[in-house]
Amino acid sequence: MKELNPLLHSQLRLAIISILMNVEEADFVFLREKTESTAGNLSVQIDKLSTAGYITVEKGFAGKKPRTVCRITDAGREAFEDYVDTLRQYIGI
Amino acid sequence: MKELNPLLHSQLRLAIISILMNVEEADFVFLREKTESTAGNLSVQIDKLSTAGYITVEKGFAGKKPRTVCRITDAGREAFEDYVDTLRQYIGI
DNA sequence: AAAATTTGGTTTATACTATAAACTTGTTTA
DNA sequence: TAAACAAGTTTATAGTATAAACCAAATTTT
Repeated sequence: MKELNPLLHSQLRLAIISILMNVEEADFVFLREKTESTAGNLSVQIDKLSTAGYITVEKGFAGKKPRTVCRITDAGREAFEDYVDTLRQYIGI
Repeated sequence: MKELNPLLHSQLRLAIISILMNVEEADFVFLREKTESTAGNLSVQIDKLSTAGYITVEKGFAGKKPRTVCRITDAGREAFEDYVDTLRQYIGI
């Protein structure tokens, strides 16, 4: 039984990556609302995904408000697909 | 986004339950070999699943050797199916 | 225009979890 | 009969997820 990538096997990080698999980009506020997570938790998990090279994080401004935009990378896409494949082996779907 | 049952969202416990979904019963040694886990870890996780009512644990003997047999319960089956459904919502398969 | 509130985050403290190391009890083997 | 082995369990530790507390800037209220 192959290991389930621990970086993705976490509720919030899996939610983030899943969302980013389906959109060009998503900002912090959108992710927070969609995942119903706290800002602190989201911030930490975004950091981990970014450090792993699974997403890129761009800090800028929308008018005068800060705006953090996330995008999935090729490595992230690949890791996600790998994770899903492994998961299938576990749950048999 | 629905919560992923934390009791099942754990590599080893998910492996145990997945195996038990596909066999009538499985003993401790079989589970340890199939999951390639340490006995300590397996023992702890079996306990948690049993306490949650997701599996039954029967301690007996095979000849003179102790033998612990696990089976999934209806509640376990239901929780697993629920978990998989929720997972689908995350990863979109 | 000063004070209070809101927005968009980050840092840090805490509680929980997974995991393996160490231990126990009984059995087989040399 | 002592050493090694088998089948687990208990416990210590390291890692993880999470939220509370914090910060800076902008906006709103009084």
